[in-house]
Formats: sequence, C-alpha cells, structure tokens
Amino acid sequence: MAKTSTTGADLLDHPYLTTMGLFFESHAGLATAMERRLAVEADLSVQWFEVLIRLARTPGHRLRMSDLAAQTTLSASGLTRAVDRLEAAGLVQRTACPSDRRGSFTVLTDAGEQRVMAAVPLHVQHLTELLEGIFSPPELKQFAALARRLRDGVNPEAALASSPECVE
Amino acid sequence: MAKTSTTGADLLDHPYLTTMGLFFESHAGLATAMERRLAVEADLSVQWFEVLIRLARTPGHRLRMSDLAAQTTLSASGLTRAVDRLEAAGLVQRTACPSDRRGSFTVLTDAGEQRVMAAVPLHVQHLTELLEGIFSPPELKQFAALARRLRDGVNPEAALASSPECVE
DNA sequence: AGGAGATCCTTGCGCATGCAACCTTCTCGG
DNA sequence: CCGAGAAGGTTGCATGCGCAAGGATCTCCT
Repeated sequence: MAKTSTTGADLLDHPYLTTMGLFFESHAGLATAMERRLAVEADLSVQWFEVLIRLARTPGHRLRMSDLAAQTTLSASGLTRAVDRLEAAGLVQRTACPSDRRGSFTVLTDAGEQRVMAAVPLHVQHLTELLEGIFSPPELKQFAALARRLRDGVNPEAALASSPECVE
Repeated sequence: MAKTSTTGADLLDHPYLTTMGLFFESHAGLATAMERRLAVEADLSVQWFEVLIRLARTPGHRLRMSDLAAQTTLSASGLTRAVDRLEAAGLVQRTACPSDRRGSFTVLTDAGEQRVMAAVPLHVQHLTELLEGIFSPPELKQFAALARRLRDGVNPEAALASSPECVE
C-alpha cells in the first residue's frame, strides 16, 4: 500500500480545508461587522445596501431583477421579496420594461438615492478602518486582485453583467 | 471647498467597496457550490459538515458549544439548533461537562465520524478542483496567507481557541 | 458565607431564505 | 400563423437564522 489510505485523518488538516475555513470565518466576521454598523449608522441591512448601491451605480438608476439577482447574494425569489420590502419602504419602484413585458425594472427613487448616498461615506469609512487595520498596503493590493480573480472564477457570468439596456 | 464634497458619487466606485463586493460574491458562489456538492455526495449540509469536521479534528472528538459557536459561522442559538438536529440524526451526542455543570460537550458519535470521514476526501477533491482551477500556485499561497490574516484580524478570539479541556 | 454579576446554554418569536410550482410573455421552427 | 419550449418573475411551503429573554450555574468581592 504505497498510497497510504487517503480515506483517513491525514486529510483533516488539508491546507485547502483550512484555508476555506478561514475564508468562511472571515466572511462571517466581516458580514456581521458591516451589518451592525450599517444598521446603526444608516438603518440599512446589508442586502438592502447591496441592492441600492448597485442601482445607484447604474446609469438610469435601474436594473432588471435578473441582473440584480446575478450581482447580489440573493436568489431570484429572495430578490423578489427584498424588492417588495424596498418598494414598501419607498426606496425603489418597479417599472415595466417596454420591450419585454415579462421583465420589470427596479428603479431607485429619490428617497432611495438619498438613503444610499448618506450611507456610502460611512460605510466606506468603516471598510477603510477594517481593511487598513488588518492589511498592509501591499497585502491590500493582493487582496483586491485575488478577490476579483476568485469572483471571476466562481461566478463568470457576473463579470460581464450590467447590461444597461433591456434590449440585448 | 478643497475637499470636493465626499458625500457624492465619487465614492460609489471606491476600491474598497468594489473589493468587498467581489469578496462577498466569491463567498456566495463558493458556498453554494460546496453546498450542492456536499449534499449530493455526502448528504451533508455545509453547517453540519463544519461542525462535524471540527469535532473530528479535536482530540477526544468533543468540543464545548461556545467553542463550536466561535469557530463556526453560527451564533450560540443557531448552534444549539444545529446540534439538536445533529443529535437527532445520531451524528453527535451531548455530554455533561464534569467540571462546569452549565456547559455541555458535543461529542462525535461513531456514525458521525464515519459520515465526516466519508465526506472529507470528496470535499477536499472538490476544493482542489475549485481552487486550482482558479488560482495559480503562487496565488494560492497568497490566498491562504491573506485568509489567515483576515480571520485573525476580524475574529481574533478564534485564533487562540480550541481549548481542549473544560478546565481552563 | 452570601449575594451581585457574569457565563453557558436553551427557548419564543419574527424574519428572511431557497426550492419548486406556477403564470405570463417571448422565441423560434414548421 | 400557431404551438412547443424557454425565460422572467412571483408565490406556497418548509427551513434555518439571530436577537432578546430566561433558567441554571459559576465567580468573585465583601
């Protein structure tokens, strides 16, 4: 037996396992940190913020549901509910897509824009504290590069997303 | 006004914002990929797997609830429920802590050990496909190092966790 | 001793998620 | 022109989470 049974405990400390564990813990920690801070500073959940900021970044402040779903953490149904709540809060508004009556746009309202715009500087400030408190400048560069590479590898469609027009 | 109103849209594309967005998308993608694969290959959810593997890695195959909570994505209450389900499935068992009657150990059963041990090689294989398909070897090293640094920065307590004894 | 406060874990509650089924609309081949 | 199938969104259902409150136990200071 040269291969020394790979079924066993030798794999329990496999580097990839450890790395992914650390990665997941990091995510959880950052997510809750952001969650808390956004809640107290801007009365916004992370999901709401993610949706709103993507809308704010888009020319016309509008995006199709499917595009939003692809860009955020949410699934299609999750996004439907989230947009329901955002609409009830007056931060976004649904609009029919003229060229495809199945689709609908989610459009940022003025109130929504004000809300994100107020939240963004605070959030950026928070991220700055977090990231610069943890990483040295060169590490930060590496981190940014690796994050992009990871995303592109894991979710290739999102890389080419952001179709601004309803017509493709 | 030399500071050119930092309230505005200039921050919408702030690098930290983008990086964190990519980081979160990456996590979501990896999580669902792992989720699916673990479900079909080992009939295990990611949460269950995380709990079980940490137990398997610990001498004595036992860990206190609070330690588990600190090491996993779950909160204390979430962990209680998770352990409830794991116990109902026969994969773990609760044991009183002799030296502190408040605390309780979660101990891996034989069935639980078999289940994780069967899952580990498949999972490691999957991670290998994912990571090596995305990163070059030097990038992988960077990724591992940054993940550890991030975790230590975000969740410093976890870094020194794993107190094997109930007595501190 | 003894009591205030901290710690460990568990429950009540509301909320948000994903999957699968569904309806509507678009597309494309015959 | 029409019908089969795909695609975009929305809902029923079950599941799982976190927060806050609660009960039990430990700790420490007086």
